[in-house]
Amino acid sequence: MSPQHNPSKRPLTLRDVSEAAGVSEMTVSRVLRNRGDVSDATRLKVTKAAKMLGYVPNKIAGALASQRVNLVAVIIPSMSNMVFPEVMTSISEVLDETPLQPVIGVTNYLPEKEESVLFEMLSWRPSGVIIAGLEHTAAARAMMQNADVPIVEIMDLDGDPIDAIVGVSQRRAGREMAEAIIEQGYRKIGFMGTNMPLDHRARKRFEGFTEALAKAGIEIADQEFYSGGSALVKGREMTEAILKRSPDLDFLYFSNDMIGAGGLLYCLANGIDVPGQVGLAGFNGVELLDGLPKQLATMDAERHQIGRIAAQIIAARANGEEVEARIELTPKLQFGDTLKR
Amino acid sequence: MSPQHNPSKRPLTLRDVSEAAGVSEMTVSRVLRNRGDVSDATRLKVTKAAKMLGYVPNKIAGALASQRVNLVAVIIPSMSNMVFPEVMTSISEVLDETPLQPVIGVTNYLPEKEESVLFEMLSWRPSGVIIAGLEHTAAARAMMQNADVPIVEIMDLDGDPIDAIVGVSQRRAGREMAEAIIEQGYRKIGFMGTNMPLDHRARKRFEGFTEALAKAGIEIADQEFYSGGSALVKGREMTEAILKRSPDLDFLYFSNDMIGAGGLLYCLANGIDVPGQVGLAGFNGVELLDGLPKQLATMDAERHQIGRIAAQIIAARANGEEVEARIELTPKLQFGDTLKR
DNA sequence: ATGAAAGCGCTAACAC
DNA sequence: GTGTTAGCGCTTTCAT
Repeated sequence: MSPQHNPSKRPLTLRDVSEAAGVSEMTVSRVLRNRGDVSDATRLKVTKAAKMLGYVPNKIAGALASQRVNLVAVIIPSMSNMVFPEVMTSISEVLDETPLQPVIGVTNYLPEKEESVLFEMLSWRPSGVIIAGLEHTAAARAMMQNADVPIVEIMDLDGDPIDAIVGVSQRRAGREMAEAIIEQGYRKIGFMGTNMPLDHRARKRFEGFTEALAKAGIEIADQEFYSGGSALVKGREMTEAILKRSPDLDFLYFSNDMIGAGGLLYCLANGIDVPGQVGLAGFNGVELLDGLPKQLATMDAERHQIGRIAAQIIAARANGEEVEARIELTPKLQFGDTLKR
Repeated sequence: MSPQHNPSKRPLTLRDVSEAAGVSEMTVSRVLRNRGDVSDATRLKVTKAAKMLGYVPNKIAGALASQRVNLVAVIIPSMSNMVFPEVMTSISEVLDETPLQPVIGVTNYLPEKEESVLFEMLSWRPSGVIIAGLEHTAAARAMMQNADVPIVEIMDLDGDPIDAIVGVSQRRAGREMAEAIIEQGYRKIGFMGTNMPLDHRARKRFEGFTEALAKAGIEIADQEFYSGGSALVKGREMTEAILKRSPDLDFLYFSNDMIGAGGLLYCLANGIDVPGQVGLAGFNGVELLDGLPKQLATMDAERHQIGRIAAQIIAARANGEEVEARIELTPKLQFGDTLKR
């Protein structure tokens, strides 16, 4: 039976269903939540009445009464960077198997925005929080500490977690990339990245990278930073600029795959031998780029795993289970076609 | 002053703040919401107490009491298709200027999932709904009709809206692309697209496209469909397959830019003259692809405008303003470098 | 400028 | 198996 148009425009309540079905509100509530024993006869009466009226329960009232909210706050810096939609997809997949529902907040990499988004979300008393990164304002940390819900910080691993944490060590990722590059004999290394002091993960990768170079007695030979605009275009432009300025570079490390792809396309278009004359590498392992003329060397940031595990931790905790609080994932180096081996 | 760790783990209530500040709960409530007249002295006392305790208001109780919820439900088919994160970004930008907050639900292109997500979201009594597409289950339509909140259907324009609608006519987009292609003298036209019967917008573009071809006495000469996997790779593979099978094709129309880019890369790698020997076009105008060796011809789906306007409609309605209910945007043809002119 | 009382629409806990 | 009662933590309304 298809629901009728509600003429009164007054939102329907349990009471309306209760009257239509001729049973108490409590019984209606039980039927609608599949709780407790209800005879098949009443169950049928109630579901029929509810459907006929087009009743939509009021979760606000339900949540207030039961002190239970099936929402999980997910706080990410951006939607434009494909990495985060991908993490979201994995989180959704896992939560789809549970009664939990993700609610997304976006911070634009701004700590104060993060703080306000967090405040807003915590005021809905969610069953858990998944938040990108380890750097938060003092107030944000305090809120999460006091909230008494599972908090999972994701993506990064270098720092002090509030509660649970799942991610890859960004420093280590940078370090391992540097080591691989050195091992292949590259020595004159250029770096390109975002000009975002607030992207802590990019910063840590860079630090790990230079640190490992230093250990081998090597310094970054040249660098370029960008902000805004199409990453592919910026990658091209920066690569052109850096190679014109420092034609003797034999390797270019890009802080993300999109600018790396731009650099790769520039090299190919200009007859530069990759990886013979110049080697290239990015970071993230975005699937989006499979299918380029050459496969860019990169490091998989394991974001699907991260999303999945973070969601599992929240789900487990919501069921009162104890779970390990620190999950370190290992970023895997992919040589692709742009890094000799 | 930095908030203290809450030792009791009992969530703080207005009452706690009220006691700490030595004023009534009502006064605390007024201060925290900036409503009504409160003396500067009490205001200070209250804000101080609230901050010291680390009080986070309970919006659930607030919403129940005030019958007002500042959430806007946004329902989209997918996060993997960059189009939707982009729409989201624009929606967020606009809502950031208001007290409203977007809440995202993902349907994976499944009508039943859409129905359940919608039900879930409506049960939180949001201030508005933004939902992609015009095709919904009967129950979903009924829910939206009865919900008595502004509903904005976005992206598409070909069909019967429930309430407000903002988008581009997908049929027209397909038609206009076909007309442009014919006008440039192309006659042997191949089509490539997703194998998704539930992607109604792709389907309508295809219908518009073939319809316009038919009017010129032309039929699709060959076609390929794909599902899943990296769109760039699929674009390459399909292009290779279709050109091997039908080497006399002089134009390839791709139902989205990503597979179009794959096709473009294939042609370039195989010495096919674009757009001389074969012309190419996609759909969406994704910025992501600026920076390819050649700019793919495409049609901007205006998704930033769509997101912005949809959010503005919700915001206006939430303020009790009347606003126009049907906004048709015009997809703009971009010739790029892959369509003769 | 501040406070007291009533109640938003549900569910927990207990009765029958 | 079903009903009754008492709140959940706020805001609305009205009083002072």
